[in-house]
Amino acid sequence: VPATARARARAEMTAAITDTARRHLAVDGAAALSLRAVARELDVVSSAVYRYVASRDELLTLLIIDAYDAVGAAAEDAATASRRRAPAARWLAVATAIRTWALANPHEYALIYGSPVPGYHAPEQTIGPATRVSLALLGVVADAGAAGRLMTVDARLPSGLRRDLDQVREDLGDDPVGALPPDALARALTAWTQLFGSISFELFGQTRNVITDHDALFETSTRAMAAHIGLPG
Amino acid sequence: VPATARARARAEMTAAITDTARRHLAVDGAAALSLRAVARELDVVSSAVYRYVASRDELLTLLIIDAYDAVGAAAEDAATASRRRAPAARWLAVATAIRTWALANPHEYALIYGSPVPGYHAPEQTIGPATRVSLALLGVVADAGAAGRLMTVDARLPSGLRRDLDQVREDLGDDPVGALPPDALARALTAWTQLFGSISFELFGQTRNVITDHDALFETSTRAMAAHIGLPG
DNA sequence: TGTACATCAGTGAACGCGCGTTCACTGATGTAC
DNA sequence: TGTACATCAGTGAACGCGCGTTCACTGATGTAC
Repeated sequence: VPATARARARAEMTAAITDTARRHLAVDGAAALSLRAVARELDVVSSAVYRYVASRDELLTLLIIDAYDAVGAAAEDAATASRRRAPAARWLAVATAIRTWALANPHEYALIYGSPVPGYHAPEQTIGPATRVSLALLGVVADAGAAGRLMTVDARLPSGLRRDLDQVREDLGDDPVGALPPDALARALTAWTQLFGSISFELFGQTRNVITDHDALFETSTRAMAAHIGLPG
Repeated sequence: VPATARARARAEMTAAITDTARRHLAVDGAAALSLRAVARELDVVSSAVYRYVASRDELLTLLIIDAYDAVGAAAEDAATASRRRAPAARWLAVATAIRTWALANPHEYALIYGSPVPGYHAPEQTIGPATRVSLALLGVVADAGAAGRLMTVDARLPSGLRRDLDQVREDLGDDPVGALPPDALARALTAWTQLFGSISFELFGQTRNVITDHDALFETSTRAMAAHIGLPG
């Protein structure tokens, strides 16, 4: 709760800037995002924006963090809401939540999962928010594993991949995801890339002229990948 | 073979423009591609480029078609070269050829498989070249099917997806790919999105801080998807 | 083989646009005594 | 409660840049007779 009128005004103006920028992003895409256009819409001289945001890049960073947080929250909510359902149904629920968010916010999706914005280099701050989605997805697998409902095959993994996955498990520490066997983690990674691959292809128009019922293809693919991970139900 | 000196000069200049544009694309990305910069590098006044190219969009279209053709040719070559190998090995060979091309030409990959270029709308001409890669991949599956080496499960498909796939089969006419059973086509579509999803994530940095041995992850995922399609070997 | 005309490549100037960022400034808001 | 000073928001002008595209033009190359 901001104490003074000035602090309140500052919070409001900052929010107005990011909101406007987000709306511009939604209409024109990241490459077209301009501080001058934002200032214009807020009826303020362009240099005034610099009181609130250090540069165009910083504004982009704010939007990226927002987007990661939004899709991360959507995924976490779906994971929580589906808590009592079968593992495969949960995977589908979380995947569907991610896709629904992407379809509703295509430019924000493109901002974080599309080609990198030219000339922009993501700072460290974006890493944390970026992992929320992945952890929500992997959490479903970990829950199944903890409940003894994850079929493992114990496939032989290439040693380089094995090392990477061991490192991931170590980094996760106490997180239940860290308790997953490496082969389950590997299969989840495959499913993870499939998930975002299908969303990107749908959104970026790669399936135009081929698929009309994207819902059906998505559900079929996602169920198949849940089975591949070893999730029953 | 161009007859006159003028025609030869025109062909050379046209090639010089697309080559230069391609190089700029490789360095700075599609959004930064500018006719003026191309003209500057060719030591020619900016309006001169308009003798060869109607607009910036047309130049982009040329580059997009080139990129689709390049990756399509790489995929077809791999399919041909692996002609006598086991179906799963062939799928891996074609997938690897696509990934190798993508790693060598990241901006061209982003141009065709990344987020759409803002303000640019792909014309019809790009559809043909775009399908070459997909047909090369599906051709491997079709060859396996024709040789009786494709395990089919005949899974029940949602009716909407079923209709889309029947349409695809019809559109393909005599092409052997059209002879594939719908459930195999559906599984191949899942593998197709997984393939490009993993390449995009690697290229766009989504696996940074997680995966170091991308070769190993790619091979593991791609083999898993080949098995999912039902390709033996 | 030579001439008249048509075609085309490239020039140079211009139009009109937008951008990010800096800087000295005015005037309002907040703080310390 | 009142005053002096510090902080901060927003202004307006400017810098320096780049872009796509048009247009009237010159001079070289090609073509038809």
